[in-house]
Amino acid sequence: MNGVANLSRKEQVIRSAAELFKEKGYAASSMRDLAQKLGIEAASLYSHIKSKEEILQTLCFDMAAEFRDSLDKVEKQNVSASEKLSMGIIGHVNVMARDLTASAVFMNEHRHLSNPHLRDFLLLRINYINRFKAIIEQGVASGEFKRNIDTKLAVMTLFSSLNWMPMWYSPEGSIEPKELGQQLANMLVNGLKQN
Amino acid sequence: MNGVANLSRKEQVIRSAAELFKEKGYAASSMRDLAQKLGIEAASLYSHIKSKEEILQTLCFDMAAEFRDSLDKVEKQNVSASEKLSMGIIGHVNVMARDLTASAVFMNEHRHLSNPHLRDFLLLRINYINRFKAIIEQGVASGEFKRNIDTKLAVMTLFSSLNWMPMWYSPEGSIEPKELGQQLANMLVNGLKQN
DNA sequence: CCTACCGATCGGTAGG
DNA sequence: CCTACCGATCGGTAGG
Repeated sequence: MNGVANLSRKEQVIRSAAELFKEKGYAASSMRDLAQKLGIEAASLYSHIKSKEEILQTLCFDMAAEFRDSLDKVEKQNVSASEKLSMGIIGHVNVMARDLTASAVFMNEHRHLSNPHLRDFLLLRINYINRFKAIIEQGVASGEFKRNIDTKLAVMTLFSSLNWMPMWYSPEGSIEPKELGQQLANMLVNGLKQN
Repeated sequence: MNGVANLSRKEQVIRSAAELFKEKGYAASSMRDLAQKLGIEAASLYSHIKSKEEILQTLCFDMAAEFRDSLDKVEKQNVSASEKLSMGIIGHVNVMARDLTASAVFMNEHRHLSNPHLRDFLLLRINYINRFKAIIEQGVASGEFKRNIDTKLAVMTLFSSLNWMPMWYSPEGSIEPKELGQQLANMLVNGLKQN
C-alpha cells in the first residue's frame, strides 16, 4: 500500500536480479537464488514482481529507452558525421557506464524474452543500429568517410564493441567513460595506422 | 561397438546440440529438446554422450583449438604487423565461417562450463587475445601503428567484432569469409575517414 | 513477508 | 535405442 516503500523494494529486487542474471544467465538463475540474495523466501518475491520475466522486461526495455534517448539528443546536433558518430558513441558508453550490470543483461539475456516482448525489443534494437548506420552513410555521402567502406560491417563492428564493453570495462580503472568513447570513436574513424 | 557408426552418431548429437544451444542457450535447452530434434528418447542420448556438459565442453574446446591453430600459422609468417593482423583476422573469420553454429556457442555459452573446465577455457581465451594484442604492440613498437593508441581497447574492439559475427554474418550473402576478414582488418587499420 | 504446497520439468540411471 | 523411473528443482499460488 505504501507506494514509495514498495517501489524502493521492487528496485532492490530488480537490481539484485540484474546482478544474478549477469553472473549466471537468466535461464540458470532461479527465483530461490534471487530470494537468497535478498534474505527472503522465494514466494515473497511475488509481492513485488509479477513474474521472473517481468524483471527481465524491465531491465531490457529501460536500458533500450536510455540508449534511444541518448541518440535522440545527438541527432539534433548540427555537426559533421564523424562528430555525430563520436557523440553517439560517447553517449552510448555513458549510458552503459551508469549501469554496467543492466547493460550486460540487456545485451546477453534479451533473447529469453517471450513474444511479443522479444519482437518489440528486436525492433527497438534494429532501429537503434540503423540510426548509427545512417550517420555513417551521411559521412560517406558527404565525402567525409571513404566511399568504398562496407557500412553494415562498420556499424556491426561498432555495435559489437559497444556491446562487449560491459564484459571488460571497469569504471574504477584509469579511463573514464567519455575518454573511452572518444578513443573508440577515434580508432574507428582514423584507424590504427600511423599517418 | 562399431566405432565409426558410434562416432558418426555422436557427431550428429553434438551438431544438433550446437544448433539448440545457439538458439535457446545452454541452460534453457533440455536433453528432451535435443532428443526430439534427433527423433529419439532423452535417455537414449546417454549411449552417445556422458552428460549435457560434455557436449558443451566438446564444442568449446574444439573451437578454441581451431582458433589457436589458425593463429599459430600466422605467427610463423615473416611479415609486417598490419599484415599479420590482417592474416590473423582472416584466419579467425575462416574458422568461424566453417561452423558458425559452434562459433556462436563458443562465444555465448562457455560460461556454463563447470570448473576446472571453465578456468581452462578462459585461460585459452585470454592467451588468444594476448597474442593478438602482441601483434598490435609490435606494430606500435615498429612505428607502423600510432604511438598513442590504447592497445587494450583496440584488441577488445577487434575481439568483440569477431565474436559478434556469428550473430549477423551469413556466408550465403554476397561477401566471402576472406573478403570479410580483409575488410574488417582494413577498417581497423585505416579507419573510416577519407585520407 | 512467511509456511505449505502444486504440477511440471529437469538431468540422469537401471535394465533390457 | 527403449520403457520405466528417480530425486531434485523449477516458477508460481493460496492463504495468512
